[in-house]
Amino acid sequence: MTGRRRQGTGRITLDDVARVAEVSPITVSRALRSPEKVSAATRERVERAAAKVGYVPNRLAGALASNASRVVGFVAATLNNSIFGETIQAFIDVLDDAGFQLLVGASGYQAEREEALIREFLSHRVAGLALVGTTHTAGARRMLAAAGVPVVELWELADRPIDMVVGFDNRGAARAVTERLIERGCRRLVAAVSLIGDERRSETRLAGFRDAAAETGVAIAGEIRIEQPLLINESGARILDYIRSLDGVDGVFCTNEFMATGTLVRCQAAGIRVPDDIAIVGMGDTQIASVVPPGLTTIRFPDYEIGHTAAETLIERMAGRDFDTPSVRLDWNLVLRGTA
Amino acid sequence: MTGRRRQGTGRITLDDVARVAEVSPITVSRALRSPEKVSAATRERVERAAAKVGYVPNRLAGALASNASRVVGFVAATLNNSIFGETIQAFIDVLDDAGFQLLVGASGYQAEREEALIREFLSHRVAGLALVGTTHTAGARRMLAAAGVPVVELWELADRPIDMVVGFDNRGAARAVTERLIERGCRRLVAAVSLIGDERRSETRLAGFRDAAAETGVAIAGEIRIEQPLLINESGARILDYIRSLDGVDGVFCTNEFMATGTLVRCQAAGIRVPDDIAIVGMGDTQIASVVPPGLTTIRFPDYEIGHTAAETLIERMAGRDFDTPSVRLDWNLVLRGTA
DNA sequence: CAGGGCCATGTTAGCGCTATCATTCGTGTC
DNA sequence: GACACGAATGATAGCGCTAACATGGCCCTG
Repeated sequence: MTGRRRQGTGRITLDDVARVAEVSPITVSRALRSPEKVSAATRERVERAAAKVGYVPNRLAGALASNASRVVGFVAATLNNSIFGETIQAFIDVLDDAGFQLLVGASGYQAEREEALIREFLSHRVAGLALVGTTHTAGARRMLAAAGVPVVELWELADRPIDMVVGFDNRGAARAVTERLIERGCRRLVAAVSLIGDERRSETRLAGFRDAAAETGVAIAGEIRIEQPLLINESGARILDYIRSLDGVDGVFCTNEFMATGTLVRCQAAGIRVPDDIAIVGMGDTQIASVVPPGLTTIRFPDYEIGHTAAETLIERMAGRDFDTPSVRLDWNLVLRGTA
Repeated sequence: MTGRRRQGTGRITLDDVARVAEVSPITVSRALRSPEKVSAATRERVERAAAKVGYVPNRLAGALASNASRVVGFVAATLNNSIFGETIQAFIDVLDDAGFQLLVGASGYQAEREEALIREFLSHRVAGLALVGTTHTAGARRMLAAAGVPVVELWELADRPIDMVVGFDNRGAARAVTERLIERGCRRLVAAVSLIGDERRSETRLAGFRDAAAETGVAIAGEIRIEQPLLINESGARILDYIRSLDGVDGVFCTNEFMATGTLVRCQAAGIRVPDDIAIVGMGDTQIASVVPPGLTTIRFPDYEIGHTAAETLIERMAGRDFDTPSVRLDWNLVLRGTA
């Protein structure tokens, strides 16, 4: 007990501010966190002192002591996708206003990586978590249950949500856009289904496509799965090849807008008239769908709204409120353009 | 000192693991963080105990005690932009592999908000920071200098970087793509410059456009500034209106690919032949630029590479290494397609 | 003017982890 | 067999903050 004891980090702490303001450290803490608890004079003294010494609070210490962090985790599938970009932007907009910071991870559509990220986020003692999708490992569910952290799942609906869900009816939307093909006279349909990692949304959408066909008795000429990621042109080329290998296809449903746009572009390049020879519909409505003539008929997702609502819901839950309906179902829109 | 003292969070701690493994807490800490410091038998006992009780380390406490976090901050301008999406994805890929977590914020192109985010990130004691752009407030620079945290700036070059920069020559790239217009015979040029918040990259690009015109003696018919964000079609409509208000414009340079694509689409809709009547070039090469016929002649940014290199550079610096050249200049590419 | 209540501030003891010594024990050396 | 030495483990004291209780002064009531 003689040697040099541990030394501080050299940064300015609450105690330094307290010394300058000539009050106790806890008063500084109160003046900064809940100003209404100290007198106006004290508050001003503290604020001046903090500014003078350039105090930057240590939120790690604060969170440790109070067992309450102002950080939320967001597990995305990927960040280089414009649709998720809208969602995460909306999410961050709302959280930022409420004074939360965002820890972000990308699972690459792999449930195992999602689990690792969740573990990591929990060890950072996040106050809440947002997960894209409803496909999770058993281990992830167990950890989340044990931690008791508010969780919101995004982009889908769930029969048995972990905690809360904010999404839309992917199956119903797929069905609606397929019905559009059928209404305009298509009788031999093809579905192009994107395939990537453990993602299951495209299967849900495929089910909606099949619903529409079954309900109307229209023939499904074939279904093709396209491993992602792929460039728009490449997806389109594969799909067009597939269509040509079949007989008399007159309508194509794609589970995302990139495959749909690719198909459109390749058809045009090959002299196939869209929608007269082949009609095309997709799902998803970023600007690319509207820009390529004659414009893609597709589903507009409530992408921004998902992020916005999810953040609001999570904030409510983190504030301790409970919900009767932990599931929010948002609306999609059918956007009619030239391809169907 | 009689009443109920403060109680723990109820979660499982190092001490719980230590009790089960029948070793001291510090041994558990060592077994988990630096396994080579304990005997194989102990390590296994500890690992088994940790798994058995479902231990999730508290990184806040760890970071506080060691004054070293494994979290990095990333201040983007916006997250709903496909180009930044690539950069951030690359950044996170590399950092994740190195065991870092990412705290993300969006400045909305406002330097003041960037400063607030930096302050927030510093209070979370990030081990490093990435900032998009080189436009920062004086206050932000002061804080960063005081904190002594490794910082990497992205997407531009800087004469006097805060710490490190990874970017490319925006001015040179703009000049090159403008020269393409001139080479193919354009003699009356228009520049469309995007305008958003405190962002300065488009001004740098405009300077490159002027360089090319001055160097070759070609006339600049006019320059128009377009407040962002705007839909592709709307930008295009404004630019086309502007062009028509001038005489004999035969070449258009846009500081981003969205304005360029919009101009292309509107020209086609108006029966103006591209590139025969008017040639168009943009900057930025996401898929949208390649999909709309006849394809946009543009600059491909090293977007993924910026994120990748920035992360690697930051990791090196956080590990304590110094650099002779804290500035990394990456290459852009001129992509020739149909519009010029 | 005694007593109660409230507001502002202070004291003390952690939150869960790790830095920094301190100790123990086995091994090799002469 | 005494000693040096390194490997493995432990004891102690914080990191910077806040929860929980304690205190002191002021105002109001009757």
